[in-house]
Amino acid sequence: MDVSHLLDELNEAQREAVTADSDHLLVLAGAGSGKTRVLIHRLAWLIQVEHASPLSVLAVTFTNKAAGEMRERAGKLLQVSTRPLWIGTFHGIAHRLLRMHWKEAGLPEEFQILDSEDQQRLLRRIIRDEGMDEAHWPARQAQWFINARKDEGERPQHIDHLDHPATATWVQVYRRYEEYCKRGGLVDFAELLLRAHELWLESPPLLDHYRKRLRHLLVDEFQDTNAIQYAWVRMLAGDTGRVFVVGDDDQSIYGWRGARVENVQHFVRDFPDVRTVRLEQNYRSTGNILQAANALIAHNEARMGKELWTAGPKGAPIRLYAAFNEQDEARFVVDQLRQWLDHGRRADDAAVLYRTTAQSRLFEEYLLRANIPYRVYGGQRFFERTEVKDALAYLRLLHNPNDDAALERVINKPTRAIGEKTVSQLREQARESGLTLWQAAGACVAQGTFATRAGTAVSAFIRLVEGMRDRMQDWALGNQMQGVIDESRLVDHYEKEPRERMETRIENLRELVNAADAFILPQEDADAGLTELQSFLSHAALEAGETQGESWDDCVQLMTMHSAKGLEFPLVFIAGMEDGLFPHQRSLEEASGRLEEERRLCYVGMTRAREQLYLSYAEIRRMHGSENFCRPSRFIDEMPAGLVEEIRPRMATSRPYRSAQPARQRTSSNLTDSSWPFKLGQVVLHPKFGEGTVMAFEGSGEHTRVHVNFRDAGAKWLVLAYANLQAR
DNA sequence: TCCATTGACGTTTTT
DNA sequence: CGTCAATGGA
Repeated sequence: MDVSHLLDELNEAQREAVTADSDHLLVLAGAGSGKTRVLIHRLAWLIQVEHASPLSVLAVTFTNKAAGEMRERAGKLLQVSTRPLWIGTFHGIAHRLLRMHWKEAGLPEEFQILDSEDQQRLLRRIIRDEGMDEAHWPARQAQWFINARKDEGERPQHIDHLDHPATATWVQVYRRYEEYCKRGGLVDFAELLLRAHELWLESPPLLDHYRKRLRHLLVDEFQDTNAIQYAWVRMLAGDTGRVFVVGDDDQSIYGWRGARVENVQHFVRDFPDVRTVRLEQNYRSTGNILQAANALIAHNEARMGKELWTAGPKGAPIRLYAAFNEQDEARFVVDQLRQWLDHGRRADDAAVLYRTTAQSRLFEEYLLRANIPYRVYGGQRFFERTEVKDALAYLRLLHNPNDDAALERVINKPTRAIGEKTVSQLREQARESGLTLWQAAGACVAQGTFATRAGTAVSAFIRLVEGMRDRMQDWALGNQMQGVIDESRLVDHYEKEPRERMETRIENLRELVNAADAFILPQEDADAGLTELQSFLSHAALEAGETQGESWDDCVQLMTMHSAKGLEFPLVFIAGMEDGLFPHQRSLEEASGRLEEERRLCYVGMTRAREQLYLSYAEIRRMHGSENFCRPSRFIDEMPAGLVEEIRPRMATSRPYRSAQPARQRTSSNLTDSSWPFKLGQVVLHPKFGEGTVMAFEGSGEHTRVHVNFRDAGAKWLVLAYANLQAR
């Protein structure tokens, strides 16, 4: 068979990985080394050359985006339908297994997925019900505790907590939470994985079946797997499965949410005869960028070891801008972006990366002012919006009225005279008799527990839900969605909000109906026995949708370095390179390992850049309302000085708190212009505003404008010709 | 029941 | 400083 299409475009290491005949393979794939390509070509190799059945292949990723991309690229390469292939996220595949084997997994057929917001609400509820002080026992922390335990594969009974009163309390909450979930048929994200693992643990025939069927396992981003995911893969592989994992220990940035880099080392230890292939040739960045990134990451100790190289040019040096403050930093970045655009380059080829989400604000402000289109990654997703979740909650009630999370969300939305008092009576009743809220509502009405008014209101609500359910049973999904929105009179609830807010909400509800209308039951969900409604609800939870619905043509990309993983841009800015911000203070204070993860994050950020990388830091940053003097990030010092060019002359005034550092090469190349009478950083005197520092120039000749940061009057743009500035 | 003021808090995020 | 959630008065 002609296999040239699978191998032609690959380098030697990639080829070795794709064609390896060993059972288990670890591919250590550096940033930009063609990791996804290798995974997909391997998949195609298994099917086309080794004649593995498509039904015997399972490929797992972490995000829906990666899974979708993999399926698409596999389809192109294979030129056949990818339908029989199991390609999906860990959660998606676990979900599918649980749907198919709900009985064996001990779940009700109509179980629902609890997203993290629902989970937190439910936990807050439980903590209150237990009479605990929410200030001491925040729901957020309970959520963290429970998810972390589940990620480790632990149920309450597995947790040793006798010595720790706090742990004992959280275990108690964990227990109560499990009861609630069981009664309502609710499954949170971590539970999907844990249950899927337990399913095999407890049903050997089932495990055996899947072991025989899924002989070929491929795992992407292996360094991000947590304990339960690793255990799951190991169990499925057994002694017969062949496991091909791709990852990069240097890009492990999710330790804080349970990911275990050690799994990469454990893989070599736990599986027999693992062949390790390193992909070190980089096809993305310039030599300078790679060299600096290599030097940086070399400061980490526990590494598998890898050094990126490129056959391409060295490229421009990395540029470092020492901003006066965070305003100056934003101004600088936006100025550079302006120049980039003026040179005819695309806006969406440029990205501004930062450590914390809060940093986006200033960049947005300056970009807005400069009229440069931008997109901020992250933030609320479509299926996470309040109005969307409200409408879905009604739909969930039709499907399963025992869904306490859904009921509690909408029982008084819009207000129908079921206030806090009535609801807490319901909860009380439910707790005493071990019922769901829906069952308790029925019981209370029957027993006449409520005052007449509340009783009427509650039974009206019951009739509303039952009525909708009976009538809409056979409707098409889109009609059900619309029907639920109409009959619940949900829109009434938003009418009191500001007009603009209300309009977006209504618009989103319309979009939700469209989404329901357009929804087609995927074959694999049908195979797993899901109804259209079940499938739609699961999709809403498992794939919360794009961050925003609008189109994103040609915008500058703003995002955290975490969200940037996997992406690449010709022009990259990493802002806020200051000790305390990046690496973050919290990781400096915390136990060992955290700093190394921050360094990996920096490595990830740097290796996003194809052509040009800018780093910047502010000498003074306003944070939490007060001014902080900042020390440049230690990561800057860890890059070879010769590769980093400081592009701003040092200011005339002394820099506070600037630690002694090796002198760096300094030039002022593109920032000097003979038409500028002042130097950047020079202190000048204005007749009205007083003393200030020159921060930037713009334009030339008569139109030259100068940006001066005045000591008392703040930063201002002035037309040089009229400003009447004096040098000091 | 609703809005407005007050107060606490302040990494990173997918499923 | 800015955000979000909780509280309390009307």
